[in-house]
Amino acid sequence: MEFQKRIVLIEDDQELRECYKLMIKSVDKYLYVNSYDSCEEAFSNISKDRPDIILMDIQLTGKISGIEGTRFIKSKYPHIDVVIITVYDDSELVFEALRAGASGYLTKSYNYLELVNSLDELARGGAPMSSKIARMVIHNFHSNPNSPLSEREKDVLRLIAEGKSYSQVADLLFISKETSKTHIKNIYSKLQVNSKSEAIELAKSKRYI
Amino acid sequence: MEFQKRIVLIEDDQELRECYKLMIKSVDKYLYVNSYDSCEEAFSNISKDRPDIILMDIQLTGKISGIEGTRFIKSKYPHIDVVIITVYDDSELVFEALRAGASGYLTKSYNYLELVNSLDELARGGAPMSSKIARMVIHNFHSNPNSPLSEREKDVLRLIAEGKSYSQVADLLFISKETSKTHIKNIYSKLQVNSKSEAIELAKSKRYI
DNA sequence: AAGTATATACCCCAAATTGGGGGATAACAA
DNA sequence: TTGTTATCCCCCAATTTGGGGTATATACTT
Repeated sequence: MEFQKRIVLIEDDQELRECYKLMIKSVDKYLYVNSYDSCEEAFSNISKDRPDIILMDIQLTGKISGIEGTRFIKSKYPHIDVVIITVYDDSELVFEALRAGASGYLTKSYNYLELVNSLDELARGGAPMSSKIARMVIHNFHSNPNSPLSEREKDVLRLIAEGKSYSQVADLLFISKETSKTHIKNIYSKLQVNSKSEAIELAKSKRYI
Repeated sequence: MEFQKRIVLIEDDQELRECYKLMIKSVDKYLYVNSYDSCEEAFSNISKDRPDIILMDIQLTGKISGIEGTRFIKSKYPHIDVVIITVYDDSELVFEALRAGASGYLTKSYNYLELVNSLDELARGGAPMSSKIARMVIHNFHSNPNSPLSEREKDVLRLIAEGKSYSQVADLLFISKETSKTHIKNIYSKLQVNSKSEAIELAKSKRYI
């Protein structure tokens, strides 16, 4: 049937693969096409398989990780939706996967309804995520309320983090270049660093800005 | 009942307010506390109302916008979950609201199940979002496939955008300082800019990196 | 009243960075 | 063969950076 969404699985756990296969096969609007142990195998069959959706494990035994695989797929076939399935919910992994182009991020589950709902949400143009992942993604936008920096210092550091120079910061905040320098000196001493990039790195990792 | 989540509404549409009020009142685990036309009013009663959740309209008639209101609430009462309800899904508004500290973002609907599901998801530690919003948030992580920059140039520019200097970029990419300079010169000529901050601004706005 | 934090501004100085100019090699693709 | 990419080198002037000071005014806390 033409309207069916073609699904390919990249997952090296035999049991989970069978499980997903059965779930997908039981729904008319999705077509189970194939499954592979590794990205390498999947990629060599991609033109034949013509998937609309790839369900991708993030930790694979092959040489190419799920994240690298996602990056590759999205660069060559941007129309394919990649949904990550994983047991890990380490924040850096999640964000890397999303940056690599993943359209959704599910924690592994053998629950039939959950998977089908996620595929439906994808079809509606959504981005299926488990609750915990959604929270992490949203948290990524929030800033830390315990920042040692004053509001003005945050203003300055945000601009520095955008690549602005002392004088550009000064112009944008309507203060003198010397004042922006003073702010930066104070930021450095509060954060115990002594360069722009260290300050940005620390402030970003602790979400001070 | 002590386990009930206390909900306050900030919404200036009379009809929608009544509608939400009824929906919340019909579920035992949520307690409708109060509703207000404006952030100003809501804030002056916040100590009395002690909300766990605030449903906040984003376009309000009062002087304080929903986004400013969210920022204020999260700075004073970080434990309160703010969920935005809106008809707008302009991407900048969404991201601003999330950065301001919103825990969820719903497009207005009079659908009972949708609202209750969202509140439940919030209680489970999730971040309720309508499909379209989830897609936008995820898209925010993706990079533009039509970037004129080569992969290596993107690597360089990403590091520059993190505040790294020419020499730091060189060290991190195991190339000489001169090479990183050459890459940057090429980036500038491709993007038609002639400074770090212009390059970062353009590349970010077009999601080249 | 004294102390602390914040925001503003100025001075000096040496070292590093930046942006622009040039040229070069090698690999690979169209 | 021309174009793109990735790598490296030299030169140079202007700007930026980071560190050292000092100073004033406001505001909040104790």
